[in-house]
Amino acid sequence: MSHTDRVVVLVDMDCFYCQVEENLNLSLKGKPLAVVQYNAWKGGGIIAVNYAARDRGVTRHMRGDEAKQKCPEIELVQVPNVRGKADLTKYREAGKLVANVLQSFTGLLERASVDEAYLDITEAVAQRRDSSKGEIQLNQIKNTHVAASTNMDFLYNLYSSGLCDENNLKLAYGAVIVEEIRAAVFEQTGYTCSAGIAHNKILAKLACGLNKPNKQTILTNDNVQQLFENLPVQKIRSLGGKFGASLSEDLGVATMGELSKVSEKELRKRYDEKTASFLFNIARGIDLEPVKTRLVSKSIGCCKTFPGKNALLTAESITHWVHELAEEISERLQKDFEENNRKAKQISIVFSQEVNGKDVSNSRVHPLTSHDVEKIAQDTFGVIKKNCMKPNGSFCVKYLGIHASKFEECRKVNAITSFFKVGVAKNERNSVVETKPEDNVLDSTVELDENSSDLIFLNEKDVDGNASKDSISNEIRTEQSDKKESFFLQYFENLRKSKSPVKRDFNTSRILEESVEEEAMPGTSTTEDAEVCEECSESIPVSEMATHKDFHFALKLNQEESLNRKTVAATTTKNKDSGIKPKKRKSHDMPHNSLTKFLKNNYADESIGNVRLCSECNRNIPENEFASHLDYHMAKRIHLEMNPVKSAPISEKNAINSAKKGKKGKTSSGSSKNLTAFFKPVS
DNA sequence: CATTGTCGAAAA
DNA sequence: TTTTCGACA
Repeated sequence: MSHTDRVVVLVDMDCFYCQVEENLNLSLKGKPLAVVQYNAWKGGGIIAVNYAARDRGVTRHMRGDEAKQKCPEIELVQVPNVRGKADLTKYREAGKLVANVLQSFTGLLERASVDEAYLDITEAVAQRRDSSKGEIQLNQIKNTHVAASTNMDFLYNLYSSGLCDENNLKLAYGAVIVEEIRAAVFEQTGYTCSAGIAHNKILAKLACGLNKPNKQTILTNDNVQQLFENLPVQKIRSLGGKFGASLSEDLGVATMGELSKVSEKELRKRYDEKTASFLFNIARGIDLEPVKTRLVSKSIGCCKTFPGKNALLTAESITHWVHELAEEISERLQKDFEENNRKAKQISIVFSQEVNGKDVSNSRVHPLTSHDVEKIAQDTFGVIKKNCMKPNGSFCVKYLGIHASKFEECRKVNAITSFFKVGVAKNERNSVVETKPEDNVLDSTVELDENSSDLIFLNEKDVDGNASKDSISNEIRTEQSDKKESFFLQYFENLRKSKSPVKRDFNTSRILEESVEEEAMPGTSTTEDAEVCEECSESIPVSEMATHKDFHFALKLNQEESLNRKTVAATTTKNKDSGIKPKKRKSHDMPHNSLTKFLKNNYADESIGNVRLCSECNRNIPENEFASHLDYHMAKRIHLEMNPVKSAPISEKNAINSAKKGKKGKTSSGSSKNLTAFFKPVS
């Protein structure tokens, strides 16, 4: 086990926010561009600058006005303002998109920020080495640089000099793979990125910054010393701030080369064990920190500053802004729950206030038991009031923040029930928590057919553009499928019309089921009138009866379909035509007789007017169709849950990896567990 | 008045 | 648990 065993990659999107804006408004491409938040004061604060603008001397930390001075033709795009504050949703969504592409190459991926991720591709490199025949050619690393060397020398030393270094060979294969990764990112998202390839995270990060944009850089171990000779210590991650500065000062070292000459003893004298060994190692290019598997953030927060005369002085202004923040965090937590099947158990309320001329900042934690905006807002205000209100009832708050953390995975509920009751399916790709045994237990309302590979929503070319190799062909699509699709369409139509949000139990997330049961109990019914359902004899509120009937309808469809599928499976290989009805469709009163057609009709043409980028499939969707489009993705997830497939929809590479690792994870009856197993750390 | 808004990690 | 630091758009 050596510190050079791993192949670690850092992928960093080029001026990410600018790219996001350019891709949303193609007329911006090629022009100098900066993204600013707010613009009332001196043209707003610049938070991203594209390379055309950098060439003209525009930098971050400038105000919009200064940028205009430097470069009059610069385009300044504003971060959207929602609820009175900058809203970064767009960029988070774009970041997710990228992360999902990266994840298709390895589950051993650690998202470091909205636009950066570390990948450990040691496994993939080993496989590529095994399967590759000849030598790596120059044209396989066209967009690659080698730090402190050249591609020619690098390959020459690998193959022609008799000096072939095992470690460098691994990095070379790493670079070949990263070329592919970056190409995939561009192909699937339209964004360019840069990358660093090295044996550890710190060096990968460093390497990445050496050649930008849209380039990648190998930093071999034997080029570290040369690179470090004149490298300011501040360039090393975690040494860019106060500590790095004090270190430079205290040890009298400006470069990493100088740091490497400081004795271990000297370091231990000045710093604690951990810090000393970190410094000693990194000065030699050694960093043992592993790449962790984390695709989703550990906390979700929002905040706003109120500088100078904007300070909040009254209870009214405080409650106003607390409300705005509570709304945002509630919305984001709810979305996160739907995507990741988890709920935060704690919020921390951060605030700073002016106390006799000085800004003092504090934070307090508070249990989080609901996504309800009012509840969050009231709790938060309570904390602020308690800590910030002066005797005369006034305030002087200059900063407010709410951050949710301590996420816990929610119990999984029966798939079809959860669809109708919660309307949510867990997105397993974003799971980070090891699945508990109970999570895999599905209530047996519907018998799940393990052999099911019928992906109703995944035809030969599904909306994601992925070939769904396991899907049955169109010929054997059943009428049932068509009915079901129509049903889903209708269901979502109804769902949108009846805006009434479903009640959910916050802790179990299966509320609907329980709340319906509760409402069915005599004496506990709400003020609303109820009717007895003919199918199940339960008492159902009138307003929910239509949905409830849909539930029974879908239940039947699913059962019938399950049976049909078995017939199909038994007969298709011999005679495709036997066993099921031809796919002749009756369109009767339904507006569209298949979801595919529906989507084609609605989304195939070029979009006009306002569009939104769908983070799931990276398509520009007309704004007014967006809700419907999201419903489609939800339906697909739900369908996949109801009809688990054996092969997970991820790259073959991962499937092979997983198979190689063997053992547990293969016994699951559903796709969920398999997917979870794929993305566990190698340990 | 003034970068701002988010994240993660670790010290205190 | 609270505060501080470092990072990045």
